Amino acid sequence: MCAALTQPDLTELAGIMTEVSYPAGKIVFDEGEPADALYNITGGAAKLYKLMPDGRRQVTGFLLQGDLLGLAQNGRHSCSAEAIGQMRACRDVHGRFDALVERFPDLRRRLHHDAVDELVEAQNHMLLLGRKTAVERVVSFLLRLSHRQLRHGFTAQPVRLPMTRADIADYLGRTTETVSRTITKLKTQGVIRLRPESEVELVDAIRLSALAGGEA
Amino acid sequence: MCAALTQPDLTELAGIMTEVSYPAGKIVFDEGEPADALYNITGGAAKLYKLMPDGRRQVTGFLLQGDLLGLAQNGRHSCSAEAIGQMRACRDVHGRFDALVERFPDLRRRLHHDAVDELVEAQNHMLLLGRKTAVERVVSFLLRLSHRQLRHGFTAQPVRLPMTRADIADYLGRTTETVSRTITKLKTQGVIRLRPESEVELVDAIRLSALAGGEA
DNA sequence: CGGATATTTGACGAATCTCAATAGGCGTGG
DNA sequence: CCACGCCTATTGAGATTCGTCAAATATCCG
Repeated sequence: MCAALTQPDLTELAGIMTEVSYPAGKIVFDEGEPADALYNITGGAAKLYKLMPDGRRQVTGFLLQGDLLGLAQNGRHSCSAEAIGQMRACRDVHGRFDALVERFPDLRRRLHHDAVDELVEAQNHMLLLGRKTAVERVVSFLLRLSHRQLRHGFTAQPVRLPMTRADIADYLGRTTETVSRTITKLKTQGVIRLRPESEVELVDAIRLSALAGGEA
Repeated sequence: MCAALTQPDLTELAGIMTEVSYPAGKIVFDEGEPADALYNITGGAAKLYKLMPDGRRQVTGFLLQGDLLGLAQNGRHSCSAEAIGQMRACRDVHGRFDALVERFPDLRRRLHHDAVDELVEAQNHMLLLGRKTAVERVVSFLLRLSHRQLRHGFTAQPVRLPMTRADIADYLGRTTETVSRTITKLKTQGVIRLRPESEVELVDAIRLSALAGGEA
């Protein structure tokens, strides 16, 4: 987050942020709660999701190291957030952040830029959820994670999957069974390979690109 | 858009914006094009959508009077935009807008606020696309349009549908046939009524709320 | 009034979901 | 170090929703 700020700003920011840690499965906040803090993930991962009254769930995104958590509208969280694996983050203390944004316009620029990025991602995901087949969904997901690893300075291979099949299924809008069957099919076709510790090897990137329905 | 600005800003803005008009079906811009302008819709409507190479389409949103059109990432449009009905808009002339944003921080605030609103809408729509049944999708859609009419200062009833069934279907992630059948079913159950000029009457708001899967 | 377009309806098939059972991983304690 | 138990993942069989293809209406506009 601090990349958008200059030195004196950073000093002030340091006094406002606190290092926090959440165990796997810990709920960071729930949809509808007042949004009184902003988090900058420094380790582990988290998922954002929405629930229906009967329990159906849609995961709207996964957040990895470096992502901002806590973007809100009208001071209320629009999604719930839960830690995946051990999650660490920088958190600002109650209520201070708004004031800081007022003082440092560059911070607003950063927040705006991030919001637009998230929006573009959301649009791509709407295309996936509304129009793609099960195979296209799973392959698109793997390719996106691979690209994301690259952007964050890691290798494109192997793709790490810190989340469960149920999380993936609720992200892709299919059931865990369908996701599992689809992964098996891709494995059988030889375009991916499963490795220990929930890692996936992308064997045939070209064929995968085609299987994704022509995109990322 | 001008609500966020003070008087001297407005004067400068007036010199930069031009009134433009598009006939129904006219493509305002395509995904991937350089984003060199920002539009403020003053009449008619538009749809945003993404296409897959084989022609499958996902409508990511409908824009009505007062909405901003042209939010972009890295200077490229992330969706295509097409006019629905006769569309009018205020458009800034090439390249000037960025400079204006730099000069007037309040404008960035407005853009950021709008982006966050769109993001929240996108999250709700992901839940719809990923987890709702055909009936829930259609009813949610009608209720959202009704609320939107209220927010924009119109009556909640009857709901106006300026877009085609194909547009609705591509927005809801189902086929036109499924949308049509679903509407017929709702009509038969007596919870909605179709009127001339693509207007829909919401007869039983309480039952509709339940049919939407418990939400807006 | 008439052609074109949009919408509705019907019959059938396919993709996916549901329910149920089996297999695999991983951590803990003996 | 290995066995047990729990949780996750995989696999199977049948049910269901929705999509596809095709045809019949309805609606819009000139």
